[in-house]
Amino acid sequence: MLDRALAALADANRRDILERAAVRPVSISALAEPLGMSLPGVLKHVRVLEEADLLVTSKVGRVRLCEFRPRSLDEVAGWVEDRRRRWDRLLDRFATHVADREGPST
Amino acid sequence: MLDRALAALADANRRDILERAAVRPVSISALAEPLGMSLPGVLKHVRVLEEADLLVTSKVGRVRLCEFRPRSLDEVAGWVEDRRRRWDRLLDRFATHVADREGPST
DNA sequence: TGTATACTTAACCGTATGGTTCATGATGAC
DNA sequence: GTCATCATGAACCATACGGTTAAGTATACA
Repeated sequence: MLDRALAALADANRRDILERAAVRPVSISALAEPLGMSLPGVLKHVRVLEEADLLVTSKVGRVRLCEFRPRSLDEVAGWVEDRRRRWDRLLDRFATHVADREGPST
Repeated sequence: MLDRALAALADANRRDILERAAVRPVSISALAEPLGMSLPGVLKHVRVLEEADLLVTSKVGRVRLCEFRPRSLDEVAGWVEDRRRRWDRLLDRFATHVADREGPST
């Protein structure tokens, strides 16, 4: 799922779709307009975001509404923060190591 | 840069490379071994990570050492956290809106 | 009933991606 | 100097991606 979420986010158009779908439910054509893209093009992006669990859609009459779903974003945030913390710990350990080599009073 | 960082991270092999390069500087062949991948294959991934500013490499004798570089990860974390915060604010505003409609004492 | 709207599917196209092999270059060890 | 090692470059391959057009389906509305 991480793979899909990250890949889905690695596209400015899809990030834009997400941002607007986060404000309120949006139709496919409403999403298409500011992107200057065909409807099928937008639909493909929407499918990708759905697969990545970043978007849910539902058909209401003849229009499909797209809403942001934050769960997968949490997963991405979790992974990134994990690595940042681990990195910080490594830096600390390295600093300690250097301090040890240099002696306790330097 | 965000595009490149996210795309670079959207691959399990590249994430693995990053994790190991974060512990200590690693050579191309050391990276290749556990991946069961050819050297040129690994090199391509390393180039991608470099372009995304997630890795720095340097030639020492005949071996190329790869080290993790956390700056781009910070950028990703920043973007994700931004959206999560914005989403939370939207939820709050929605809750307030509902409360208002339902009346002050419900 | 007929027509316009909103989406969907299918087919296609160019380019990028993830991988390979094979040949070459550069460095280190004896 | 020779030989092994580590990395690189070039060419190639299959598949995925981001987009299109054209045709079809489903719903709303007069």
